[in-house]
Amino acid sequence: MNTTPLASHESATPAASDGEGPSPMAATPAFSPLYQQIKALILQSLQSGEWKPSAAIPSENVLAARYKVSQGTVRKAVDELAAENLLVRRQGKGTFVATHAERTVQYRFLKLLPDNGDPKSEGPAQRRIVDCKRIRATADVARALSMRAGDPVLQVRRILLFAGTPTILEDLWLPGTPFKGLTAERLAAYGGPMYALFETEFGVHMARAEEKIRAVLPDAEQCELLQVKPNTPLLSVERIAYTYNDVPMEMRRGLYLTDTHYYRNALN
Amino acid sequence: MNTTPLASHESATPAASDGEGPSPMAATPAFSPLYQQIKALILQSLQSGEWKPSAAIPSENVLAARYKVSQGTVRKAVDELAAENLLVRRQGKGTFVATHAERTVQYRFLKLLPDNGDPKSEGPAQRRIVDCKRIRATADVARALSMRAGDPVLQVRRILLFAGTPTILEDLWLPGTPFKGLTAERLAAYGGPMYALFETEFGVHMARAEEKIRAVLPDAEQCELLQVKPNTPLLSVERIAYTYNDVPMEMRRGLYLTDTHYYRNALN
DNA sequence: CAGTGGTCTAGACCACACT
DNA sequence: GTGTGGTCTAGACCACTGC
Repeated sequence: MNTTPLASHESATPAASDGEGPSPMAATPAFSPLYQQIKALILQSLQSGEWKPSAAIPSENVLAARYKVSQGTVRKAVDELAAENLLVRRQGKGTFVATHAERTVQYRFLKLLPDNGDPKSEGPAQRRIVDCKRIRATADVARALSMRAGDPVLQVRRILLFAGTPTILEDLWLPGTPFKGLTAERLAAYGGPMYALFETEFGVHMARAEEKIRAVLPDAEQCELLQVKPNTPLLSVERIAYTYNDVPMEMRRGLYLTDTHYYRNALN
Repeated sequence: MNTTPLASHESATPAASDGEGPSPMAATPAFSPLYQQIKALILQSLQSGEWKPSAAIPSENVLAARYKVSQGTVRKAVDELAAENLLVRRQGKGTFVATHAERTVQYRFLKLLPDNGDPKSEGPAQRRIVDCKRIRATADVARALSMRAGDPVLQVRRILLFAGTPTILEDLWLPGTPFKGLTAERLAAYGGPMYALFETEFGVHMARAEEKIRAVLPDAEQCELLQVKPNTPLLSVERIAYTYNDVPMEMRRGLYLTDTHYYRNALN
């Protein structure tokens, strides 16, 4: 009742295990609790698109029957996925696949807030697509996206304005293949977070991301785009975003003007 | 079996309600699960110093008996506290009160990493206390610490050096009363994180914090202390740290040199 | 009302650490 | 071996949603 993905606990050897036995070579016994295996199976269904963002997944009892485990075990698996913001539980209604398209959690990954702390106070951001073209990956972009230098990528440049003032200048790079067909027009036409468009149009959900933050000075071009004087210190926010299966699917570099905004972070 | 803090659940008409019934006036019934109440009780014991940082708390079974609930309910309460990094579970050994003095998690709240990503590669930070004096709280410090302007506070200024180069210039303010007796000498003499000293010497544990990050340029004095040229962009990191009961106990402002380091943040 | 997630219990057994 | 946390089960009941 170990290692084997879904070894049963009551019935006799159910998950038949086609040649997937606990190899005696394994240095680590690699004990994996049942609920972790269930979690992996759920993750797989998310990744495969069986359950799409904003849709409901089967109820806990149904999943318990499907995986041949108790409801409590499914619950623990779902609990963890909900804690990671991949699923959203709603009492009385069901469990839903998290999406970037929700009105309530718009810009889930954007931590820049106005000085008063209330993003609603300045209304929705204005967005301007400056550029969108297919190029070949430079070395650093290729490394970030686990591609080879020279592979086709999409490069997008855009500006976000809050309360009418340009505040964020962003360059982002997407792997060419999964995002085939993405154009400046489609980006400009879409109302709502870019990540929401990725979900509906390309079946790519950004599950988590990592950011590296530095303080920098803008070059002449950046000054003009952001309409700031030279020597205006800016936040450089470099992000790599990952899908369910932890494949990097976007590299992004933002320049944030922090005169009237700040980057918020909670430490636990 | 509601509202009442520890109403029994097995005896007849559990929430006996000694005049504490679900008042019909109440706009919200304010249903609070048992495990949340247990969590609050544990939190109270942490806050009161009954269980000190790095010490073990009673076993789950003992707590279950003490609070007259099942072990599973205690478990859920402890699970949440462990998720918040207030407790640390160690299988086979027990559950321990989290501390800032651990070798493994030193500088839990410091998110600045060297470019190579490995903090161990540059060895332990060098620390220099520049200044430590008692002053009267300015308006902004008072607001951050929920005090009145003019109340006594301790102001500390220090520099952190990584691999010999000054990288962080920090000013921090502490409420005068809880930190009575703190001097530059004691700070300088102590090896280990400042927050660890706060725990052992003043019984103050920083449970969580919030940071506001901006890009700024240093003034002349800051340039000299950090040994950088004017117009070097720096990260301004403003932190407010809170104790168990969410009382703000420190305000801190750091200037980070991000030439060879970056501020790391994970988004979920 | 039925169906969903949320809470609580009680008991069994496993994995790990110390002695 | 004993005691600790960790997993899993089965069943009961509560709270919320929507038909």
